[in-house]
Amino acid sequence: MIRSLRGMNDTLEPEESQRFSYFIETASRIARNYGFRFIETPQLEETALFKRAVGESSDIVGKEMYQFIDKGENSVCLRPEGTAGVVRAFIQNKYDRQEQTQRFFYHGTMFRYERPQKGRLRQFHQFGCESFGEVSVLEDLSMILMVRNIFDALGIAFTLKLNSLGDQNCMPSYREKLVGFLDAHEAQLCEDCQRRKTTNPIRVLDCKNAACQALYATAPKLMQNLCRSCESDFNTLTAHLDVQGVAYEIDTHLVRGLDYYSKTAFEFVSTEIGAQSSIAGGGRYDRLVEFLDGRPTPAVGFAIGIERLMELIKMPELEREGYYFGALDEHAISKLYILGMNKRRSAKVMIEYNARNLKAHLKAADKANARFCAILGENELSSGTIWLKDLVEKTESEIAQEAL
RNA sequence: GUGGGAUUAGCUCAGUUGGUUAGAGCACUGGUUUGUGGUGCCGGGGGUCACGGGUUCGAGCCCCGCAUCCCACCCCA
Repeated sequence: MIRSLRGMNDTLEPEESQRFSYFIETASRIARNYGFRFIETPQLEETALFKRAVGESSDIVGKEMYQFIDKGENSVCLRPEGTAGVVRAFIQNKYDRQEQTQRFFYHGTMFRYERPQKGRLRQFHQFGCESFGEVSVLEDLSMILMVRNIFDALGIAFTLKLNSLGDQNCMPSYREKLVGFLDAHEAQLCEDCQRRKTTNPIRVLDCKNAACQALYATAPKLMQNLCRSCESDFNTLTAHLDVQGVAYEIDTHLVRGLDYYSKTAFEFVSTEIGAQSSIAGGGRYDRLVEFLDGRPTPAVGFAIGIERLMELIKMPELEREGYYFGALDEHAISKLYILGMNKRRSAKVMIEYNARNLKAHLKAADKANARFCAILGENELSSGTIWLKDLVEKTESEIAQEAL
């Protein structure tokens, strides 16, 4: 038997597939309310795009990319995240030449070559939003509030972690301070952090090593080294979150895994789903558009990991819907089929192709979660009627076939 | 890439110190004497016990290998 590849799953169980669609519908609806429109970009892109956008120092680019050479000898890559492709499309279509703010949402499959575990797959789905051209921190706020809206709509509990990563003014000087600190304590650093010190020193802050964490408690904090504009934006953001009644936790060690973030960084965490607890992450990336050869354009975005939410989504009770059509006799099937097809113009209709007794049909209608069970038998055929039972009201009637 | 656990029916799982024809519940399906479901009763189909070797008179059970899944590390959504 041929099986799906490791870490690549099918979504076909009724409940799972319903949850998935329900999530997409809910999140899309809310994103539209915030002025975002749907964008679809290719799943396969030039490898260079991700190397430049995500950053060579990240694990994603370093060891998790589905990268290969295609038949035209191009180095291509299945997208490991959504932002890079959207930014590329934004620039390629010259939207960076327009002054107007542009807002996009997307959803689709992402690929990372990792060892699968709970909440982590090789092929997985993200829902994300990207906003271009807006410098105001209120846009960062709107992003966070949108995620809150989505999770509230789905009945998902979360905690919000916030940090500011600074900008080109304050980040470089902070980085120097931090490197100075790391140099002074070099001997105490774990192996990974010694490497990070030269490749991407900020990443030491989210090191999982307990000894390192103890050490970094005394390290200089970015939060205390922000420039005036970063600090004021951050204060505006938190003040508004207070007004909106959104609880947050400032986490000075929250450093997003992707290199392109600046200023606001946030992460939504669930406490109910095991080790892979990050259910949404995002922040500002004001430099990325120009890194990818576009005109300098401020931007902010987030992504939600759909698989990690699946078990958390509280589905509304599904109601009985549509019709089940069944025949009691073999020679009634043809007529039944015609009536059912007519009804399909206006309603959901299931047509059973085999003649069965009434009880079997009612069972099947019930199981199919139909609202009405329409039966054609000997009596109805001769009188030009059809027997109809409402499975909710438990009422039944015989109506003219044309009245269906 | 590194560890740990698991793998028996479509699903969830039993299966004794190695011993006849491998079981249950759910699901599916048929019937239950007049054409009435979601909830009664009776029946039925469905398994190369993941796969490949080995030990043994005999392996679902013991040993080795391998694959996949799960959990965790790393990292991230």
